[in-house]
Amino acid sequence: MVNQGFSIAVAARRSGLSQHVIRAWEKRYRVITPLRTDTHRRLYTDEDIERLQLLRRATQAGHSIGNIAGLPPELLRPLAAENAIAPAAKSPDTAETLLAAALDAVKALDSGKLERLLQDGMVTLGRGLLTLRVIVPLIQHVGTEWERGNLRVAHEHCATSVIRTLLGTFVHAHSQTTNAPVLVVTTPPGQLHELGALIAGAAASDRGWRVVYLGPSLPPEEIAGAFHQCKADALALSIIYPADDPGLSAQLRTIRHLLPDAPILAGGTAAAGYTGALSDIGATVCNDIPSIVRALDAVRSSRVG
Amino acid sequence: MVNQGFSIAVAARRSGLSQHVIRAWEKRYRVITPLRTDTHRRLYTDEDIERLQLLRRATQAGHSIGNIAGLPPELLRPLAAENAIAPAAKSPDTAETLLAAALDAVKALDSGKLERLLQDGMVTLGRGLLTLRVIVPLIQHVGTEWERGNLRVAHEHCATSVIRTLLGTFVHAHSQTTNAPVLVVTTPPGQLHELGALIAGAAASDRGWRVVYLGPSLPPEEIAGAFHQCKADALALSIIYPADDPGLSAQLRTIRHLLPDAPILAGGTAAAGYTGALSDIGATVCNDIPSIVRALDAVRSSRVG
DNA sequence: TGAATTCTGTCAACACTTTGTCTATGCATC
DNA sequence: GATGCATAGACAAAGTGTTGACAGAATTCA
Repeated sequence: MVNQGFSIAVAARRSGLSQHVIRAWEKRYRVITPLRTDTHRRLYTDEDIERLQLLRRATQAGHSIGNIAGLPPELLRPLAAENAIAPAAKSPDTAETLLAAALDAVKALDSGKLERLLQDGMVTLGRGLLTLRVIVPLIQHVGTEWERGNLRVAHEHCATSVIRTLLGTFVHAHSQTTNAPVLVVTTPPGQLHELGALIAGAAASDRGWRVVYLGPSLPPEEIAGAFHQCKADALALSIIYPADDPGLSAQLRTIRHLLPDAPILAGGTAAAGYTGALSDIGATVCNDIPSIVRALDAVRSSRVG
Repeated sequence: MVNQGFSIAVAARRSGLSQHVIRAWEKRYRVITPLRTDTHRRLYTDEDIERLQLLRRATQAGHSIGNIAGLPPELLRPLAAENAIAPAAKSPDTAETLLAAALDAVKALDSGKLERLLQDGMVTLGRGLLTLRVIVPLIQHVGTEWERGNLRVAHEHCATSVIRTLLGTFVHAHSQTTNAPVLVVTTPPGQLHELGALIAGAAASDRGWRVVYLGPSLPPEEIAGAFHQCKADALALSIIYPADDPGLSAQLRTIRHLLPDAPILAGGTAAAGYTGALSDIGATVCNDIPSIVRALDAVRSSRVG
């Protein structure tokens, strides 16, 4: 991919470093030597920016820049990945300010700004933390503010659509391994809210699953058909609203009937309203992202072959 | 050979740049050298205007005009299509083969592959062509195949969700210009399909509009409230299914009542079912993307200030 | 252990570049 | 004559590069 190069401002924004730091690292450690324009302006390629990102994560994981500055990307990558395991102490501050800014954007109906904020947050926090500390709280905040009458339906719609897009990009963001387990993600009929399903799909993708995302409100026969066609290893259902659909329990039992042996994960704020049916069909109820991850790991480790 | 060309006013409107900027770019970077009339007036061809569009998009993707001004279109296109994270380039596909491959991916319920195919297509074709030649036909194909019973609901859901995500990334892909006109995009109550609205939003964003996307099925009061809060210049409504909602005509009239002066664009396959109400409220009916663009240009050029 | 040194992020100042926008004047078009 | 376009010049705001410096933290050394 031919690339003419980005300014230091873009490099800073995309890598999560300040311009100061980028220049200092260049001068002191020759971290990178960007091309220059005729007038001495730095021009960064995508690879440069990725390298800066890796270096930032590695330093955040505790490595000193002086020691790792010269490392090639393939050695840098594992160091940077350590950060994903140990939750950074830095996150509360940035996450909270980001959340506040995002809420302001929602109130202003500024979907473009909201999207930019969340994109930036993805650089600083990473997908996982952003979802956990910003996106999920944002959804909740918007929901409660809406119930209190402080926000209108339009604001909720605005926020939902931006988050929908962002989460959608998470679901297939990871290159799949050849032998990855397959997870079918959807919501039962009548469940129109898909954000929970997308979060589950993103988490599964993050854990190395191949995710087949089928959107909201899918009939049992369709779910079963898709499950079989994909030779899926598990099924994830999100149940958010309504919490008292009398037909839903029957639908859940139908799903189980059609898929007698499939591991079923059920999550969402309204899952508690259907505990009877869910325990009947032997579904694993997940109330948060970590429990989803645990359930996925359990399924994978018990997988035959 | 007719030597017809477009005036700088047309070029400005169609490219989303101001006349000042076009002249400045020409003078400073020789971005283009339009033909002239006998009396020195600039005459722009379609290719010129497309080039200006590409340059505008590329600059808004973070590249500085000074660096990319001399690039040929084939190098410019990928820069303009940037903003998405997945690079993963493959052999360049024509729209037709890409469409066929996408359909296969849908049939195989391989949402990951579908997403990758469309991402690649974005690099080779650019956003506009991808939408026109691949995404819209794909939606139509999936729809007809579904009606014929060759595809199941699950396949349709799968395709829709991937397309939903991709189109969502288009809507705010261009950071707005300072004085950009504002378009509110949504669908009337009961209209749950949002793909048409997203396409309209993407087209508007591509034309330099600031888009406030509010998702599907929004009540008239909410639409009006959002319109006022955003100080919007126009409203776009997508009407796809159902085509015979008796209440929808009344809803449309309510919208007009609440927004007496707002330019309203209406589009979607089912818009024909409500021609009465739509002409009553003085909405501009758009049946395809070019007509949307024309309507947007008309609103913009008639805008006060 | 305590002091010196190094490491590292941050900042300020100043000059220069980039870029969008604007004004003034004259010609062209209708 | 009103409006639109062309040219030239100018301007201001934002962005950038370089140098040099400073302070807290980590490390080393006496």
